[in-house]
Amino acid sequence: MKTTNVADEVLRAALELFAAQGYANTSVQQIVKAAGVTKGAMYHYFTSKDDLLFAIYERMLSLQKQHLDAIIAEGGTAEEVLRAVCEDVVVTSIEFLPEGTVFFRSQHMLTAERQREVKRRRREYHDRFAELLVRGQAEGSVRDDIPVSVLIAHFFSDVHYLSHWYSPEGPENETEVAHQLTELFLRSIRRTDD
Amino acid sequence: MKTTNVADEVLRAALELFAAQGYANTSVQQIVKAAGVTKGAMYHYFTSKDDLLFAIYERMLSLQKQHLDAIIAEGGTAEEVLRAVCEDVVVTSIEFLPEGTVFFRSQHMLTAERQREVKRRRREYHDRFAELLVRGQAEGSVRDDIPVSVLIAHFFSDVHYLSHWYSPEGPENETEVAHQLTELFLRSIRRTDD
DNA sequence: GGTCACAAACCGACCAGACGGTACGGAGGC
DNA sequence: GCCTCCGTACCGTCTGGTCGGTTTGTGACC
Repeated sequence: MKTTNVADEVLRAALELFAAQGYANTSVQQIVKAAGVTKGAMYHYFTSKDDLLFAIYERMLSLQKQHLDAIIAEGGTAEEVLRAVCEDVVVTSIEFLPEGTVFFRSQHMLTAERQREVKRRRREYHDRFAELLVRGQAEGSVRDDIPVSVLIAHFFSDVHYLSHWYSPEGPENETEVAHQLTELFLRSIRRTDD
Repeated sequence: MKTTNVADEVLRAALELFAAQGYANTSVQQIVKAAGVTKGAMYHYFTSKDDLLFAIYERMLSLQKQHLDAIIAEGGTAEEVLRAVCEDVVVTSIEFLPEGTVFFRSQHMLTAERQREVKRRRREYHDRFAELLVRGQAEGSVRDDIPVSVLIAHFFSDVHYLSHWYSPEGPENETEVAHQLTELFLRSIRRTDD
């Protein structure tokens, strides 16, 4: 299958350029040149520049949801599942750091319709995560003096911010950071009997 | 002074449009039209479109630094100062939510030189905050089993993420959210003797 | 296995228009 | 008469996207 090669190569180049210099500062000329294909070939597989961005989002969203579902399916107490989810999402986010950079930076460059689609998909993830927190509250391991919506934001903020500070050349590797951020998050949301 | 009126009106309109539809999707024409001035007037006060963005950043950076310095100057234990800083920065960030949206979303649209300037200024803020954490460790109130750089990232992530989820129409007002996020952050970094 | 028809894949010159920025001139104070 | 402030018309450039045409792959039929 040569067809996938062209499309894949274009996506790879687009991701790299979007992450390095932003969506708006990257022309399709640059992308096709970096991918080693022509404009005609690209527009044979993608309907627009915006379509490239959405394809990157699509991959990321599917991956995240897939991981979350798999971990929840393994079962366990809410606290155990929360820990596993948290560690996994940090490691995964570091592994896909360029995707994350583009994802969080360029969402507003999508068409309104596709922004809605992305929001819907992320909402699914949110809701599953919220269920976990509520279950944790019922089990007595998660504090209930702070709204769940705030706890969720507190969690996603760490994930979101990774692409702004984490460097593979830094002192900590991804597993260490995952443990540390998970520890910080779980400690903050744990119920204590004061 | 009419001169400030024109410049201020342009900045106000630019901020509103950048926050609503992004820097790249906003044309100079739109800005001057929304500000009720002409292009000639705008280019009399600003050298480029990029200059508008930087002016917004400049205001934000000055404000943040000024608040931080004032709070540190009041004195107190590291934990007390950290609490005050944390609550203030959340309230301030909510108060300047459009600025924050633009700030975190469009940094990569600045020229390389100005990006460096912004980085330098934020580094100043980072360093002051790091000093507080180190002092907290020395005083025994802040845990030292997790690198300070990770604690800092954990803090800034919440601030950063506010513009992605907080809505003035939501159930919580800014003071409540500030208390809640501060509580979560301080709990997570507090030293415990386990 | 040669030929032919047809579709999918691909090429690259070209376009319409939008954009940031400029040139130049006038108005009005000092 | 000069300088700041500002209006307007205009320009060069660059961009996303298109379109007619060519190449390549595929399968059917003799």
